[in-house]
Amino acid sequence: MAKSAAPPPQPDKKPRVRNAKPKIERAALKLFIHEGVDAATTREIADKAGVSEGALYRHYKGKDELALSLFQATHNRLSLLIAEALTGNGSLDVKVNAAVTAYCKLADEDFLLFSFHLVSMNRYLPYDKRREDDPVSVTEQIISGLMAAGTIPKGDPALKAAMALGVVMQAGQNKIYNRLPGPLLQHAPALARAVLAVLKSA
Amino acid sequence: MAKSAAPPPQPDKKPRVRNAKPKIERAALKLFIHEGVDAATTREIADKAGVSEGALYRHYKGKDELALSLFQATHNRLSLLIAEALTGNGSLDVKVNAAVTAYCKLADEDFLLFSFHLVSMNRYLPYDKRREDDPVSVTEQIISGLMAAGTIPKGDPALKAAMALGVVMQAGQNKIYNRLPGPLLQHAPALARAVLAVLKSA
DNA sequence: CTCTAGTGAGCGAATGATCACTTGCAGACT
DNA sequence: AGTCTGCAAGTGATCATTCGCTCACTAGAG
Repeated sequence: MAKSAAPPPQPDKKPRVRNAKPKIERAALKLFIHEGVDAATTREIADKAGVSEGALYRHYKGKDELALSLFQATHNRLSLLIAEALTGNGSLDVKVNAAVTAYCKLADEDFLLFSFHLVSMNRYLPYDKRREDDPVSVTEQIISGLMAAGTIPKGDPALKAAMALGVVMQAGQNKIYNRLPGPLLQHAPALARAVLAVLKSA
Repeated sequence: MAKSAAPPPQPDKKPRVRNAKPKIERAALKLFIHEGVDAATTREIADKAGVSEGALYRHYKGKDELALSLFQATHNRLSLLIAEALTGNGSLDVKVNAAVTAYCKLADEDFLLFSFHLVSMNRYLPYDKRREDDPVSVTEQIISGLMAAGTIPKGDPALKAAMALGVVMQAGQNKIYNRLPGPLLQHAPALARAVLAVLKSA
């Protein structure tokens, strides 16, 4: 039906968007995960966010900084959670359960942010080589300690860390591919048992 | 300074390149791995291969087809190796050792090709969802069989498959990052023990 | 001579980023 | 209360650049 009344000079001025930053971040996450950071264009991100392209540059220096910032949001939090769960003096079983549970909760809490972290490890982890507090190095150091203390069989700490992390990370990947239904947390006990089995394997 | 001598008509004619295809493939692999498929440009690939850009299109329809072809070279071979190692009727220990060893040998045999496969699983695996013979589905089916036969504890086959594959794949990732020195094959026994521990974990 | 395979300048399209302009809230002043 | 004003935030047309790809040409092996 036609517009019944003559429109005033500005009949329906599109209201300016408020709070563009979180909209941009959610849209960017979805596109980064499903197309990759390079393939996702700033225009696509802005469109999906319902925001102008320029708004992105009001909050980030550029697309790369946006992506890196989203990655590090999870990465820094994860380092803290892992270190927190694994240090202190409980039994190994309790610690591993705590670490795996914390990881699963982080994933379920904001699955988009978590997914982006997991699928873009390859891109951003190499930048992280010098840090001592990234999740991989933290795990490796703790495993070294366990080997030295005789809690687990001796061996290459880097290999053990890779295998133990692989158990959990690959489960996360499969959840992203929809091969695992439901929250990741429900698999935490099985994951923890598997990690312990790896750690204790000769 | 000006050119002192008049250049002769063809002072040193650059000889035309022979066998461009393998040169392109090796150059592309290196760039795809270290920059990503999207970030690597056809010009970079041609330069690194010491070949003209047009040569790429003599052998591949485009950059994407080149990348997919390199991925599938490993992917198809891997499906065969895994299925071959895990079917038949030996003990579980023997089968897992065979599969892990085959994987490590494949990696060591052409580490560039292997690395590209591992780092680009995220990009190309989703295209593979319908196939029954991809490594992930093959593993999952075999685990289902083992659970049904009571050889390993019952549980979610998708989760078990993810965890078992994660052990091996994450070790491969760490080798790419140079966290694991030497050939991957030397870690095959430890990897197989860890995979078995995961499979048998309650 | 023929035909395969390599060449590289150049094209159209797409992209990341810019910037002059606009909006509208917050807080100051009357 | 009214209104003035400074400023953080959003807009989108526009720009320079880069990219994947094409194609007319040709070296050179058989």
